[in-house]
Amino acid sequence: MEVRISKSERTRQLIIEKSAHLFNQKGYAGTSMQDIMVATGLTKGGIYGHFESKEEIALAAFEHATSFVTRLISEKLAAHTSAKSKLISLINFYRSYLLTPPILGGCPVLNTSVEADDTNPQLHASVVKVLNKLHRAVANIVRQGIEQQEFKPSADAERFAVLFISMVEGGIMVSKAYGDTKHLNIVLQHLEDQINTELIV
Amino acid sequence: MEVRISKSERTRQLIIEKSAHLFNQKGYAGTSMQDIMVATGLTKGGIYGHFESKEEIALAAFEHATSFVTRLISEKLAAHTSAKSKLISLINFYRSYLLTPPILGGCPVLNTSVEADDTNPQLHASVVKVLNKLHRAVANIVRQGIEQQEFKPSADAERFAVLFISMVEGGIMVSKAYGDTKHLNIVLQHLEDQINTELIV
DNA sequence: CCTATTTAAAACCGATTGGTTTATTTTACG
DNA sequence: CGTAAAATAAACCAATCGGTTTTAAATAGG
Repeated sequence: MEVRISKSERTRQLIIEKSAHLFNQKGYAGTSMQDIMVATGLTKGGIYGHFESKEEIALAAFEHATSFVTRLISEKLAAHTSAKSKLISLINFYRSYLLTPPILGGCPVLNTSVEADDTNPQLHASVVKVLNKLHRAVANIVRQGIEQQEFKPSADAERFAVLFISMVEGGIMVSKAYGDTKHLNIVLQHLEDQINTELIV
Repeated sequence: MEVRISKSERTRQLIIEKSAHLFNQKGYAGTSMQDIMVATGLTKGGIYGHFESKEEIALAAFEHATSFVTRLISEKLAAHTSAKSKLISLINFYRSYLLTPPILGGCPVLNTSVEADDTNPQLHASVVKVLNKLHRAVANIVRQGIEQQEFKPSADAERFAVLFISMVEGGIMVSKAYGDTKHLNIVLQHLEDQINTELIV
């Protein structure tokens, strides 16, 4: 009773992976079924055998994109024990984010959030879920640092998490607009300074 | 020979203003000519008498949205003389940004940047122009503060401008996603703290 | 190997897309 | 007031949209 990956499941994954790049670059409204057909090499009938609608593809693609990125992050973080080195490792992850983007088109959370929050409740709900997960992850590292007496007891984990996410997303947006990692690097350096001045005992 | 605003010019402005809200909420690809027809009460023929294409409308609408916002900011800044109060005034402007948005749908620079940077070179170019303008404005205030010996001579105007823009845009994105100004306010408070610790002599 | 089932291609659907043309109304001005 | 010009409505265009159905090909299990 081995878990054989069926042809169907592989085709489904192909659709999801190809679509993730398309949606992240061109947006939900800007990506047509024709685009997905070309990218996958399938016809419409083949695609709609695996998904009910374009929206279902977009939801699966967004979930794929974010879970792929969060898995990369988890692996990186697992290699560190101290709270500071975890945060530094997270910052370094974003340093290479735009040069070697895991999903083409920048940050899926940023892109999808901006497009979906006024137009697509389902996608918007998925975005909030991921933001919550990211927020909790950063706040937990800070709390761990406080417990290990690595960080000041007065450190505000929730506040730092909000600053972290906002700065990273803002930095990505500006750097992406300029096509230059300079701006994101300035923001990430500031974040690193903040760890040393505001968190470290 | 008075500068009478012709009927044509008023209709053109109506199209631009209504479209600015639509594009900012639904995006370029997500806004159809039908949407613009309904919002303006005009038929397609009426609209295409004033614009060559949907893209031309989008460009005019983006320019309208950003020049409207920058005009609001300029008026606010003009009321202050010291560099610090100018920066604080700018921060306070963004405090009320999401509660009473000048253009529905959040920040036009953020929204347009995210959608256009991979898909629409013309819109993307407009975004970069506005970002440059904003960057120069902030950096100039900091430089003025240094000259007036209000800020430390060691203050890095360019770096502060990058941090300012990234944080504000990131804060807007996160707060918009959550439908709560809390996150933006945390970021803006941090920015205010930065002025006191990093800039002020 | 053969057959039941899964998978995908191809043709098709009505609706909508951005854009044009033509005819009519409205406006501005001498 | 009358007329030329500007502005708009309405009908129309081919192309494309997301989605369905029908039919053929590939696959897997006995």
